Amino acid sequence: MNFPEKVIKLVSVIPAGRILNYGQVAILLGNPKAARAVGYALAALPAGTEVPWHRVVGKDGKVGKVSLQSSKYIEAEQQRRLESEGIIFDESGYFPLQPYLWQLSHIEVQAILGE
DNA sequence: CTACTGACTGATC
DNA sequence: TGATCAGCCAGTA
Repeated sequence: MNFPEKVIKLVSVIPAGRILNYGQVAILLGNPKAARAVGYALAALPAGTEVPWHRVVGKDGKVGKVSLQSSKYIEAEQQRRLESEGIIFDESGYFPLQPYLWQLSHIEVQAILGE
């Protein structure tokens, strides 16, 4: 299974109100250093996708931290969607990652990916 | 195969 | 606290 497919599959099953950061997704997929690749996979998603990509954020609970050349509107849109799921941002655009972080084992991930 | 790029991170300054 | 630099991986030319 291609890396992007794994990313999409995992992100697709993130419960509402739950969050995962890029690094975490990379770890769950077996490549702790592949955070950038995760971002690349999400960037390839079509505009009207059903995948809850907004539930994947930067490591400190910050959206649209770096990069974001082609998708300057994503930051505001992502934050808006997260707030609609009950996540509260502070004035700086951050939110506590821990309380929302989706805890799941590598075994569960394998089950999700069907491996 | 090499070079460049990017929804990332962590260390440094 | 905030800006920079340097490694990371996968995809594309």
